Amino acid sequence: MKEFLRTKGFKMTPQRELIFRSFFEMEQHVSVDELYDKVRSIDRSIGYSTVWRNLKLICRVGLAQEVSMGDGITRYDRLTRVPHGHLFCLGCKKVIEFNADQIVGVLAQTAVENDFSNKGFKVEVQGFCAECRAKGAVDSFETESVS
Amino acid sequence: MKEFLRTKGFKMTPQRELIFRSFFEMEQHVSVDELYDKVRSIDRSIGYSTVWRNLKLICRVGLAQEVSMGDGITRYDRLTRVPHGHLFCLGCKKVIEFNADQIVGVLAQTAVENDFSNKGFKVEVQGFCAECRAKGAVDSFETESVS
DNA sequence: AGTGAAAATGAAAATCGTTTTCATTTAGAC
DNA sequence: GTCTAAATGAAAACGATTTTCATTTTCACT
Repeated sequence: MKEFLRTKGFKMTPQRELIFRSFFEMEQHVSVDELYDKVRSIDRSIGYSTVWRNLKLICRVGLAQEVSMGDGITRYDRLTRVPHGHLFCLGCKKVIEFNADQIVGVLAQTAVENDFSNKGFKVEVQGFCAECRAKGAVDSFETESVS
Repeated sequence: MKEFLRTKGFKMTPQRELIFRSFFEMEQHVSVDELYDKVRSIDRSIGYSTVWRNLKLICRVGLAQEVSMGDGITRYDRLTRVPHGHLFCLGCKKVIEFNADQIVGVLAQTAVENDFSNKGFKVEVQGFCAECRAKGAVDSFETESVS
């Protein structure tokens, strides 16, 4: 990883190493706060902005992408595994990943047809998971009034 | 529209009528600011929060959805036409819509497989449009340093 | 038409995640 | 070892979104 970053003009530091390692060890779709908490539990001296900047860096070098599901929080989605989409539960905010191989093919074709270079994609389905439907979260959501 | 809202427990007002009408007359993917400016050009007395609240209402009743492409601005995507995805140019921020019938089929199937109710979807491809590639925007983007 | 309860409005302030600033420290190329 | 650019941490700035609150308006029901 140090060498990987070096070729892109970035340096390695103890903080960066911890942040990167923690990010790739954590569950998918962490927020800045979540990663900050995790990193803080290991090294209390690391600043919030350092965590934030390193998440941006991880995206910059192509290892993750920012995703926003609708609550105002930016999450970071690792791109180191198979192409995937997200099922986002409007009730409990849980995210389920699904394989997107088939869709990726369609999108690649679409990009070509529109003379667009394809640098990445996001596919999200919003709905309610089985548990939330069982709890009746659907109804409370739909009849909720505007603030 | 007045009757449609009434059945959902909302009232019609002159401001709301103007905001709704303007929204559906404008181009796709307007921001709060853009709609506010438009509405303001017709009625200077309408407040920002009224515009904001009514955009939320339009989403609430299922006529639009919020989308965020990566710049920090929430845009409102009408759902009154055919299902579509977005090609988002990382250079000029332009959005091109494409038909998503094929993908919708896949997503519906995916939702069923995961015991998920399907309330909506978002499909976005990030890349560079032909013009931005011609201008070399791709390179300047990729070599841009982290702040 | 009149009345009352609930909803809507407008202005201003609050909120809160994100981003920048700046002084200082550190990495790593030479 | 030295030097320069990059990285860090704390704090402040930023800015879009959301809420508050006093007032006005809609509309269901007399």
